[in-house]
Amino acid sequence: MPRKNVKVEASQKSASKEALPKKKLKNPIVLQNPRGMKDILPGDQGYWTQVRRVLESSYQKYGFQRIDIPVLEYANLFSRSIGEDTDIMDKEVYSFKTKGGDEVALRPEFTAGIARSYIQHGMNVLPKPVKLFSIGQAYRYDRPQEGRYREFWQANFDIFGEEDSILDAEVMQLAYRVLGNLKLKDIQFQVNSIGCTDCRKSYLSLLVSYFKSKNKKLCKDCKRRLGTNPLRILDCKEDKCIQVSSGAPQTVDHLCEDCHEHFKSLLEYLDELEIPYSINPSLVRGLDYYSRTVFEIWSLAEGKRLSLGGGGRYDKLIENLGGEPTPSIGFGLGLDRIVMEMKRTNAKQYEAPKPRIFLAQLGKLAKRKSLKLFADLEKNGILVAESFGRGGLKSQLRTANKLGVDITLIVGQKEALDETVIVKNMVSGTQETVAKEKLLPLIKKIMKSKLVVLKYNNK
RNA sequence: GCGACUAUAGUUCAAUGGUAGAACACUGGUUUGUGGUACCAGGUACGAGGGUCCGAUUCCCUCUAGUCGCCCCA
Repeated sequence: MPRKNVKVEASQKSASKEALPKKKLKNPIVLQNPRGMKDILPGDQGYWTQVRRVLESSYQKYGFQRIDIPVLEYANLFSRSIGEDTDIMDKEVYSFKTKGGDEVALRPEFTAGIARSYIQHGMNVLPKPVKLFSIGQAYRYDRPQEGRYREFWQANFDIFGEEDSILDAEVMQLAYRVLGNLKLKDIQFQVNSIGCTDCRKSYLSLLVSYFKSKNKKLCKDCKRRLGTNPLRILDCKEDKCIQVSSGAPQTVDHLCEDCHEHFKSLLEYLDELEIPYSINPSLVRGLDYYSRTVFEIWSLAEGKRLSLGGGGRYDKLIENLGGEPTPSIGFGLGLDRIVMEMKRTNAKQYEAPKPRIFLAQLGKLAKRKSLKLFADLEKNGILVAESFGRGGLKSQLRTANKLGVDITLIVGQKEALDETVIVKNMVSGTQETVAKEKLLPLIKKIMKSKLVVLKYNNK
């Protein structure tokens, strides 16, 4: 969608109407969002509320507790956990120095911060597993596109303290349920196991010697990766690298006995749960802290492939950050993309309750009394729409009509003096004058009846 | 970080080297205190800066933002 720059000159309003030479401001306010940042406008909130509601009920049903952590962390928390030689750390992290000289960064994902909090607050003493849910913004300095923003929303689930692969399956089932409850279809999991640190050692040496033998066919990034992070070559999207990778030894074939068993049982759980998945040997993910299970959640609707989320097991992360050994697993969901998919498929939105009554007022005295009447109705749980700022009855009724209310209450000068209210049926157009004390029972009675269906102005 | 395209009212779109129109939306009116339709009226825009030109929204450059592809991922 096209955007525009709008500059507001502070002096503009006071400037006379005579043609003045345009003043150039030194520091004009640019009414435009910074790159990759977007507003979630009221018109879209129905989708977002729906997502939040589904998440809210899901995390509770699966025994998670909510945690909120800061958007800002010390930068080395991320470099230590995510890995120095990853794209995220390389070019996507928003980091800067504070006035006090601290190196800080906006979180590019949640798990690092949550792991920090877990250790810092001694959650290791809690009964295991510790299940934590979080939702909020994360930041990556990247080229924006639809569904990819520099500020984006994630929901994050982490489970600490259990090694069993049933937790891996549980977490995937949870993700699948959430997306299912949001009515998203064509969801498929991509699954892989990259092994533990032990079996990865021998695998890596195999992999390196393989890639060294094909060194000349790799792209320049991958030649570098060969020395720094050979696993990531498998993830490269360059045609020639894909070709080389296709003949490379696969992690799945070189897992140690424990890891093999772990992966095998995970797949059995997934089969049992009838969760659609596909084993993807080239899936290694962009964060170094993963071990064993890694997965991504793809939407395959309309032949397109869109990643809605991903996660995996990070058995060594807590230990690496200074905690006690704590096998863990987690995943994140990209909410912007989920909303995008919901819009595309016309998925259900949350609908706020709509008022069925409009309160119109005419004249000073009535206006004064109307606000009180509004409060009396609101106290009784009756939702009332109004446009108190307007004087004309015509425009108020027009508004009432647009809102599609069933009843309009009219209080004019006469009614205000008589302590009465006109109750106008917006469907039939008929109206009657009611004494104030009889108003509430009458409205309650009307609210209970579901007869009002046929709208007068139903197009 | 690399490449391509785009940028006009709140929205969706026009036109034009001599400063811009429509539709929808919005506000008000078509007699005094009554909404669906109709009619009338009104306001708001050339993303920013620089250059070429007598003159640029229109041509050129830079910047900014958006969209798409790559990279990466959410």
